[in-house]
Amino acid sequence: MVQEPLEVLNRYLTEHGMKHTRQREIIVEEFFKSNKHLQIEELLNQVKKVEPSIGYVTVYRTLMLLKECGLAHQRHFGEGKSLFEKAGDHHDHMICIKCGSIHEFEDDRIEKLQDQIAKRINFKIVSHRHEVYGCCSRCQNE
Amino acid sequence: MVQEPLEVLNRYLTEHGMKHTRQREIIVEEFFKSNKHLQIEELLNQVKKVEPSIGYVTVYRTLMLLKECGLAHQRHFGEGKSLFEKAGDHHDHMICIKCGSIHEFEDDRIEKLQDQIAKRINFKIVSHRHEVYGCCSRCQNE
DNA sequence: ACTGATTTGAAAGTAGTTTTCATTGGAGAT
DNA sequence: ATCTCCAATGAAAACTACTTTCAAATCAGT
Ligand SMILES: [Mn+2]
Ligand SMILES: [Mn+2]
Ligand SMILES: [Zn+2]
Ligand SMILES: [Zn+2]
Repeated sequence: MVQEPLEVLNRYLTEHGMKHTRQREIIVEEFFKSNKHLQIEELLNQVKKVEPSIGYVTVYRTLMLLKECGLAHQRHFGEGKSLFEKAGDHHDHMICIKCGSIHEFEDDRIEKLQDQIAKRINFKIVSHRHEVYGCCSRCQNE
Repeated sequence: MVQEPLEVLNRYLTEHGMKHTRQREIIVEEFFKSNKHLQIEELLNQVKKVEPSIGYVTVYRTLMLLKECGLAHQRHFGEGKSLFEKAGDHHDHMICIKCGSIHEFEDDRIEKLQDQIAKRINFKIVSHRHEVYGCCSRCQNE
């Protein structure tokens, strides 16, 4: 049975002597409401619609917290701002260099080949990033 | 027949009304002398042994120049400083998160699978990065 | 050597975080 | 309900890794 994100977070908070706050509640709710890859500032804008006094730093810190308890992933596509997405099944990304759209993919055959190569040099894989940059279907027709 | 890096560079310089300078000569020579993935500051240190008056910015600009003429690649592993390596056959990387050592690999089967996935969504690939992070053989025994 | 554009190096500027610190606020104890 | 204390917050400052600016120095064609 899968744990609800909020349960995981609440357990993490109590186990670490951390507090429940209105800000965290709003930020986490807005984050999980969206299904996109979000910049900190994008999430901040969402959050400010609910509570305008919340600042960038609190959103930033809450995302770090979600990362720490494994509920979010931080991605660094290209060279600009990083993006956050909720954790879920593993996948990699194809990123359109024209419009920025992101297409997720996953392929067990690639992951297996990757494991084989690692095993050959006795390398213990902890994580990987496989990012493909190019031009999406929509951006090719214009 | 393969072009010598220096020929390629010199042609690029004259074709773009750029000049041949002692600094560029030293920096390029030191860069191609090494076979590693180098930080700007590492290359700067090498260069300063030959000519201490050369500054960071000139090394930086020369590396940008080498990138522009396709003689070097810039890599962004992890989140820190970027690394530069001379251009050559395409390959991807396994990076040890303990000691920082880098193992290059290439696998046509992975590249083919990647092409297939792209074709399926009509995505035109321009470039990709496939980086595997983990623990190298040496760092596991200690 | 003269000339005019290019290069150089120090310093300043930028982007995207990340840390600091004074103040506010949550929650268990009284 | 109030106390108390430690954690959380937000504004501002600091930080990192570049990137640009600008005045002085260099290069290379007359
Ligand atoms: Mn994703
Ligand atoms: Mn390499
Ligand atoms: Zn696109
Ligand atoms: Zn290692």
